[in-house]
Formats: sequence, structure tokens, C-alpha cells
Amino acid sequence: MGHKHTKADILQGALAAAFDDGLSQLTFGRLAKRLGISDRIVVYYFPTKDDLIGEVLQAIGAELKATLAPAFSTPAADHIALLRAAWPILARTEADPVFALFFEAGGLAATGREPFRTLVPQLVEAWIEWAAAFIRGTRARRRGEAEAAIAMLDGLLLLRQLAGARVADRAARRIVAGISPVGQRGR
Amino acid sequence: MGHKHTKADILQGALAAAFDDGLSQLTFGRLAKRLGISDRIVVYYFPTKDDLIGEVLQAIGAELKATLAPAFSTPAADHIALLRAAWPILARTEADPVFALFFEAGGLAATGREPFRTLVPQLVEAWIEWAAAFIRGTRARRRGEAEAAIAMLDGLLLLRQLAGARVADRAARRIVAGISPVGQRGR
DNA sequence: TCGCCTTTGTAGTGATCACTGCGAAATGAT
DNA sequence: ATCATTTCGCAGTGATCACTACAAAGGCGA
Repeated sequence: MGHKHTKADILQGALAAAFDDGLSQLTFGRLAKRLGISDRIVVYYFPTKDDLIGEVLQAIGAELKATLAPAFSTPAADHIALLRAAWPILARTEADPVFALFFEAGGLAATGREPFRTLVPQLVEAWIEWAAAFIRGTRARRRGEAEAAIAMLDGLLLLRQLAGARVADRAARRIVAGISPVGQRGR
Repeated sequence: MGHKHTKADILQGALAAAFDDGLSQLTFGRLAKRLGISDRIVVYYFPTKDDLIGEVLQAIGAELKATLAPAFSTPAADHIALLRAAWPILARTEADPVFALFFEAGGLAATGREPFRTLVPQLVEAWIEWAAAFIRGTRARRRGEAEAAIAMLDGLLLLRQLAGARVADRAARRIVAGISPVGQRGR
């Protein structure tokens, strides 16, 4: 394989373009211009827009998993424990862009736009199942606690995107404090 | 004033179009075709796309407030009480479209697209301030509890959009149960 | 009726969209 | 070297995008 424009190269460029301008601004032409190639090459490797979006979405899923991995490393008793462990790791500026893309994809899925409508729920489902592995208890309990944890994390991370880090941190602290009223540290 | 195409008519049509296909699919041409008029008329009342989107977003904010009004009717002790009272009212199929639009706007705001980036945070801020009025306590406490409640509601409602009503309901029940371990009814 | 201002239509602007036809170049197998 | 396949550039498809030029039509007060 001796070509300079690998499919992987283009996909990585597409991911970078999405991080910069969002999925809604990701087009064949823009991506090609960004990479300094003809859009024909992009279309060659990704015959339709849905192919491109689908693979980018999958890459974002992998990125999300990598972001979540250190947050979901140790087994937790319940969704609160999971939230307490995960929040300090996820609420960092480095993690913001990937969550911004996740929320954009989620919003487009919510309004029914393809291919987001079909792909994003699968992503969320995989996310829940994966988080459930880090909860102790029966299968049903692990699943339920994971769902609750994901809901809380999503809400807090969305608030972080829309209202800022300070507001989200305050909310997270208050939620954790409300559950186990012992041992709250900062003011 | 003797014209049949009032600005209010067009705005209402734009809102209906957004509910049907999402904000990302709202264009001058599509809206005009939907209303059976020339796009020139739409542009006459809303000179730029941002004008149109801005007014639609404002209308969505009003719709959201109307949706939340019955949920935030009685004073609550804390964010958990607020969530407990609000969830049964918000987690209904009739409320789904307006939240879908909210999440779409939020996602586009998160990836930096104008005019969402500037308008949506104002919407969220107004939402928080308004919810704070239904919490008891000092000004700072009310604000904090409202932030926590909004975060939880957003997360649960987004999970509802992406993973379905059953999953979201399960998560909501578990969150409420985990906080005040007394008096949980359903399984 | 005159002239004025708001409203609406027809037509068109250049830009960008996803995507294609076609042929040349590069590559790999024999 | 020959040939078939993969890779890639150039040019262009019709559609749609936000937006505009221009003028006719309409109601209005004088």
C-alpha cells in the first residue's frame, strides 16, 4: 500500500475538523481543503456523507471511551460513587471538545436527523453497558445504577458546556453532598 | 394593516417547521414552501437567518417555560424534591419535541455555532434563575439547588431522548430513591 | 386623485452542498 | 514489460443555501 492519502489519514483529519467546527460543519469540500487534497479523494474512501459521519461518530465513540476509561477504572458501589469518582476526571477542559461533539450528535439525533438518530442511541447503549461493568451487584442493579450515573454525568457535562465550569462544579458538589451528607470538603 | 402574512404567522410556521424537522433543517426556502408563500416574504420579516433563528429560539424558550411551569409550581426543599415533582410532568411524550429542540440548540451551542453559542446559554441562565424561585432558603442556596436540579433534569431528559422513556424513568426512580431512601413506592 | 410607504412577486446572485464521469497516473502481479 | 486494478485529479452535475435588485401592487393620508 503505497499511497499518501490513507483512509485513516482522512478519517483523522475529519475528526480534527469536527473538533474544530462541529459535525454540522463537516463537509467533503471543507475537509478536502483542510487536508489540501481534492474532495474526490475523500468521496473515494467515504462514498456517501453518511459513511463519513458514521465513521467519525464511531471514532468519537472511541475517543469518548478513552476519555471515560480513567474515570470508570475502579468498581463503584452505586451511581453516586461512580459520579464522585468520574466527575473530577471528566470535568476538565481537555475533555470538553469530545463532549461537545457528543452533545451535538445527541441533539441532532433527538430531532430525528439521520444518521445520528440511529447511530447515537447505539453509542449511548454501549456506554451504559460498559459503565455497568464497574458497578457491584446483580446484573439488573448494575445496569440501573449505570443508567442513573450516565444521566447525571450527561446533565452535569451539558450544564458545563452551556453554563460554564463553575456552575457545573457547584451543581456536582451539591448533588454528591445531597446524597451522602458526610465528608464534604470545599465550601 | 391589511396583509395576510403577518410576522406572527410566519414565526409560528417556523416553530412548527422546527418541531417537525429540527432547527438544522429550518431554511428560508423550506419554510416558504411549507407556508405556500415566496421566500422573499420570509426574508422581508426576518432579514437574516440569525434573526429567524433568534426569534424561533426565543419562542422555544417560551414554550419551554410553559412546559416547565406546571412542573415548577410549588416550592421545593431542595433539588431532589424539585426533581421528584417535575419529572412526572416533564417525562411525557407531549413534552418531547420541545426538549428535542432544546438539546439540538444546546449541542450546536456546545460546538460553537452562532447564533446558538450566544443565545442558548442565556436561555439556560434564565431557566436556572426561574427555577431558583421555587426553592426555599437563602439566595445562594436557591441558586445552587436550582443548578443541581437543572443538571439532573437535563441529563434525564437527554437520556429519555436517546435511550427511551423506560430507561430514563428507571434512572429517575433510582436517583430519587438513592437520595431519600424512605418512602419509595414502585419496585 | 396624488404621492408615499409598506408589502409581495419574479428573478437572479454567487456560494456551497453531496456526488459523478472520465481519464491519467501510480501500483502490483505475472 | 505487460496488463489489470487501485488511487487520484479535473471538471462539472443539479440542488439548495442565504440573500438581493427591482418593480408592481396595495393601502394610506392629503
